[in-house]
Amino acid sequence: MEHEAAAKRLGELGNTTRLSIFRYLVKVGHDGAPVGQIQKALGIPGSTLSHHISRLVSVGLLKQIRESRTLYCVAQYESLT
Amino acid sequence: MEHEAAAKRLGELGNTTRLSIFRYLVKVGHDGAPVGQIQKALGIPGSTLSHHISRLVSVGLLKQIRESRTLYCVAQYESLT
DNA sequence: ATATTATTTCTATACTTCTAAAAGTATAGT
DNA sequence: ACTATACTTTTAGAAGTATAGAAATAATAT
Repeated sequence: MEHEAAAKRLGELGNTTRLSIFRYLVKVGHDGAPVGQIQKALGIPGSTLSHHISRLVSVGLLKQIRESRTLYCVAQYESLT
Repeated sequence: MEHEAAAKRLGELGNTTRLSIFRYLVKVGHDGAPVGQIQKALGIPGSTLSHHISRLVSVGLLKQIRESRTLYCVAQYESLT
């Protein structure tokens, strides 16, 4: 089950848009950034962004924390190690 | 051009079959293995294997060296670093 | 209650990838 | 030239992915 999981994580990062999102969040640091901020920073339409974020979350590369209306996304850097 | 290339390499490893091939070749070491040996070791039909190998080669994860009829595949481990 | 902000889900279109059989190409031995 | 071996290309159906607009939902403020 290790192999499959590793392949999935690598695969998700194989999309330029998702790699941009992940990189941005790594750069931003451990407090993460709201979806809206990522959207502005990278210029990705909301629906598209949401789709990619949910894929990154599904393989454990991102974690999300809600703070009232705002959803913070935090890169789970460790999951690559 | 760095970002795109990195994404491509990661993406190609995001397929379980390809990750198996790459891992097998890393294990085998720097002399690599012929296509036919990979085929037997992993039980992948020739046409399918050839398809995956060509994708790995296209992003620089594998190198091929022909020795008469036999094509040796060698993992380019460094290209991940 | 209503409006506003933040984000997701639905839907559709366009495109890519996976798989493997069948046909093709390349190299070498006889 | 003929045959065998090693591998690739073509082809096509099935499955998956990307993109983005529109509608929906969630949380809060007024």
